[in-house]
Amino acid sequence: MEVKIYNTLTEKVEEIKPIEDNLIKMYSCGPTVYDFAHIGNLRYFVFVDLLKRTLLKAGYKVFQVMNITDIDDKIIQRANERKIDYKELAKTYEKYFFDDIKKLKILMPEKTPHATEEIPTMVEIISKLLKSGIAYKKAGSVYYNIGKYAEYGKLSKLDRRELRPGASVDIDSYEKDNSGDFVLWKGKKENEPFFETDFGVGRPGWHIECSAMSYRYLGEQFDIHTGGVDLIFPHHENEIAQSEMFCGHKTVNYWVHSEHLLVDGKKMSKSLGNFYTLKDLQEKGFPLNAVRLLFLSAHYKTQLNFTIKGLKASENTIKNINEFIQRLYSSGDGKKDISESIAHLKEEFFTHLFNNIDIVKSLARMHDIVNLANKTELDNLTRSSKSKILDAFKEFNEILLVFNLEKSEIIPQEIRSLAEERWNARQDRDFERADDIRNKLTALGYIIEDKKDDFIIRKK
RNA sequence: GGCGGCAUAGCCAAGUGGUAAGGCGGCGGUCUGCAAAACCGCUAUUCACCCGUUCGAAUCGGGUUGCCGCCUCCA
Repeated sequence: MEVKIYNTLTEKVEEIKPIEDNLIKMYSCGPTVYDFAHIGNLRYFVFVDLLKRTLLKAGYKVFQVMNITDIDDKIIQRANERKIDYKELAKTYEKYFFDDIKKLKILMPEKTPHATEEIPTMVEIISKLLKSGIAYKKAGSVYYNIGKYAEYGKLSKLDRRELRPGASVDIDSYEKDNSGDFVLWKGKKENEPFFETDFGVGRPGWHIECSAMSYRYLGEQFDIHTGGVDLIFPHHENEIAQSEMFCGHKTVNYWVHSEHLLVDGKKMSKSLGNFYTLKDLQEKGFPLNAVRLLFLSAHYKTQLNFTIKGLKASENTIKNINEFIQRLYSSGDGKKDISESIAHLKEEFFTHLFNNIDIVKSLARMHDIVNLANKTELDNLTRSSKSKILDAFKEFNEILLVFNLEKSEIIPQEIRSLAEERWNARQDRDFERADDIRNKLTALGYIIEDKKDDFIIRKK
């Protein structure tokens, strides 16, 4: 099955054609581990997971590399503030990061290299760029001369915009030849960790680590590179400049960027009080699968407006689907066969998914299945129709991972007896007693639904 | 200031020239001893606003307003 995706480089939706027949090599920009991930970060990682699972579903093998940036200005600064080693700080937050990833059921990348462990590859790239005159040394640092790379700006379409002079000032800018040049290697400073290399003592610039890791683990050319939209410029632009001048050719076929998340219509910020981590949402009592579904339920190219109300809606959606599945299990068999419609809707779910991850439409088709089944009435459906529905949801859930599709466990005997006692009381029209027992069962976490000649016990 | 994106019901969100998907919530009804669940009906005669193109516009063009992002280390 072919998958189409929007390529930032060409500004078009393109069919993904892997370099190696069935294998997709993907590099995903990972976290800088200096603090807890916020829900904006996590939306991106859920999107990457969705993309990966979609590719897997389409029949590809995926080899994914995700960097862990464990050395950078913020890490060093914070470690110094706390008077701890920067490595310790990075390790702490890396652990929290992977905890969050697991909680949101995000697939682990095949490889998660650390910047501090990839210095030799960075040195190899920087050395070559120095040798070929694309990079230059200045005041202990090494810079990339963007004037040497004719295609600089092709990803972010720099030719279409005008940089605002002095919009922001790089602390090192006075040392550079051109204001657009960026640092490959930062010369050693006081109270900063450093590495010794042929071209000087210091630490890596930000962009070089991704060029190094993708080169080392995915080779000179790979299929997909993902990141948040904010990384298009300068990070990915600079990465292209480094990698392409090092390798001598194009290195990434599809650049994929996900949009940001807003909270209550505004950019998330601590000062606005709309800043959330996963832990914050858990403490508010929201289940993690509701968070995952909410992140999944908007297209990755649009800004997702996160609201508590919306999260509650996602939670309800999950509850409704789960209950639908349980009713499906406990329904009787009938004669209405809707297998064909189910097959059709299931196919559309994936058609939309494979078309630039158009999951919003996929979810609409999923709900169509529920509506169709409910309208036909579950007791009227043939056994095979119902198993088709269940199979469809199992397939959807391989991507979504938010529903509980298992038949809920057997009701304990004491609960069963109580329920039967109530039913008998009800048959005797002793409603007071019946309601009493029902309240008791509710308190125990079970819901009774009366049917014509029977009743259903559901676990809440 | 430059570049780009967005504006659709109470909330979230599809729709990209042919007469407004889907979800959540709400309201009324059927069913029920009462519930629950389900079903039926209602919940945008209209897509921020103003012009224009067209037989026909939420969709295309121009303008206005508002929001968001990027403009050198933020997913």
